[in-house]
Amino acid sequence: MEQLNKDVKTVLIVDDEQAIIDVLKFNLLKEGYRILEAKDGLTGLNMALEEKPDLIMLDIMLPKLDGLSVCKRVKNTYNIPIIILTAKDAEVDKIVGLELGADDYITKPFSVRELVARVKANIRKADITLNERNVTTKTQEPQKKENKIEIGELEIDLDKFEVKVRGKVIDLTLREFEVLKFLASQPGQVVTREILLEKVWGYEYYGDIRTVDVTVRRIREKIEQDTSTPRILITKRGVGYYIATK
Amino acid sequence: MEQLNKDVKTVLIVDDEQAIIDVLKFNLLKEGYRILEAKDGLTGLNMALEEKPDLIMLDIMLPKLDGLSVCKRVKNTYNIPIIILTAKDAEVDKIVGLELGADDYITKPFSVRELVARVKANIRKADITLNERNVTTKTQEPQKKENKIEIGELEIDLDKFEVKVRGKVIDLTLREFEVLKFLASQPGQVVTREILLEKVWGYEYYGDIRTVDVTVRRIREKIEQDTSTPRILITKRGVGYYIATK
DNA sequence: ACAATCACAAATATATCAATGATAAAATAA
DNA sequence: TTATTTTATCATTGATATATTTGTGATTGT
Repeated sequence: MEQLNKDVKTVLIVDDEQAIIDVLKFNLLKEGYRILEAKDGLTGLNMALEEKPDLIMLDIMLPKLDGLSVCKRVKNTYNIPIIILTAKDAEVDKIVGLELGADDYITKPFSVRELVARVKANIRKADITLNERNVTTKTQEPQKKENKIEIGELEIDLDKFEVKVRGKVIDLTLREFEVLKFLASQPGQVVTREILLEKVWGYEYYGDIRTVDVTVRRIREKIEQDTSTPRILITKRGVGYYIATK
Repeated sequence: MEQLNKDVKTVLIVDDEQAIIDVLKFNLLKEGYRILEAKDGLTGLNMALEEKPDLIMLDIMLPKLDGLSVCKRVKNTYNIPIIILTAKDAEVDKIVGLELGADDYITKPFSVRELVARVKANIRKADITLNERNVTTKTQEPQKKENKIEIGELEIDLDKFEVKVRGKVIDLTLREFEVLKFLASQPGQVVTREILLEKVWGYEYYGDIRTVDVTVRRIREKIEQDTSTPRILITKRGVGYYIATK
């Protein structure tokens, strides 16, 4: 019972916010991990290559060298499990699309409980399937092969970042696409502007709430036949917006 | 046993009503806490970041910067326990939906006893799981169960903010929806106009009690077959209203 | 080109009041 | 006592003024 796993696992945290590092560090130390930390991408990359930690927690937004590049280069050399930290839900798709071998994603603000669990899970998995590249699986849910959302005459191809209405390809900007996608991923569910701002613009965004309205209008101009009586992207007055089911 | 916790805990109260601050202050001082106070969101935020209190009591409706933004920004940097004060029950759902990491909610008017208990509990919890983000709402399982209330021929979809009667979708305004929802959440229970005003309109609302009647009427016009003999939303003369069971 | 913000108009919801209608309680007569 | 009428109370309804929310064009910044 006493000497179970004497080898201490090392976790490298790469984040430019000291507060985040502190929280992660405190909790992972408590769990018995050794912690390395870096505040920019370049330092992080070097540390990763030199120290070969058992897991890396990697923020996307980093000075000097962005998280995605770090991820790619590390995975290029070692198969160290990497958990990506990101502020925007919408960003996750982009990362997935890039297939750069991240093993897991956590969106801020995160629960530490969940995070610690994920760290453990990923280290365990790496131990078992040692050196086997479990790249595509991720810890994500059984990501459906079919990367498409279809609701009535609306069709969203998540891989191609392409939207079709009544068979016709619609050209949306990224922001517009993300809003539409978020709404369409839960048709019928009314979503407040606040939630949209948090999920699409990111939880660190504190801009004008009307920004959502304007973006919605632009989407409507492109997908609705009659802007004044929308049939797809509907307003729930006093609450927010939703995508009509059927 | 003797030297338990000598360090004095600090509580920051952010509320624009002096009366509320006074009550909270008095009672928490009595319990041995140090009190900081702010009357608007901006001051509150700055105080929180500078003083790092052990707990924050935060009103939603605030001048300059609303409570939700303050909550978000504070949690962004420190994991200080935050108790949200809100006047409307209906508002709690919205807050929960936002997942902004508040630790607890209390609806006004609150009992001082309960409030003090909650303050203690939250500070204690923070001490134990120091720095752990116990975001109760965040660890949400994917897709909770059907968010629906069904009573006889009445059907309320809480996600879609949609009401069906005899299978037909009824278009209610937000206020109407909230009243119906409140009544339907406890079918058969007679609810006074006063309680409805407090729970739906908010305890700070001092308008005409007849407002409830009018809202009820409008609901009836939409859901009852014969307005003059309601079968769903029933009047208990001299008391209030209730939803007929079955 | 895209995104954000602002200000104002338009649409819609809400509160309030006064009049009317319904019901229960009280008073009165049989 | 019981039945009938009166009175007081409470609820419903319609009309309307007020308030809020949303849509939209213009403007600016990136």
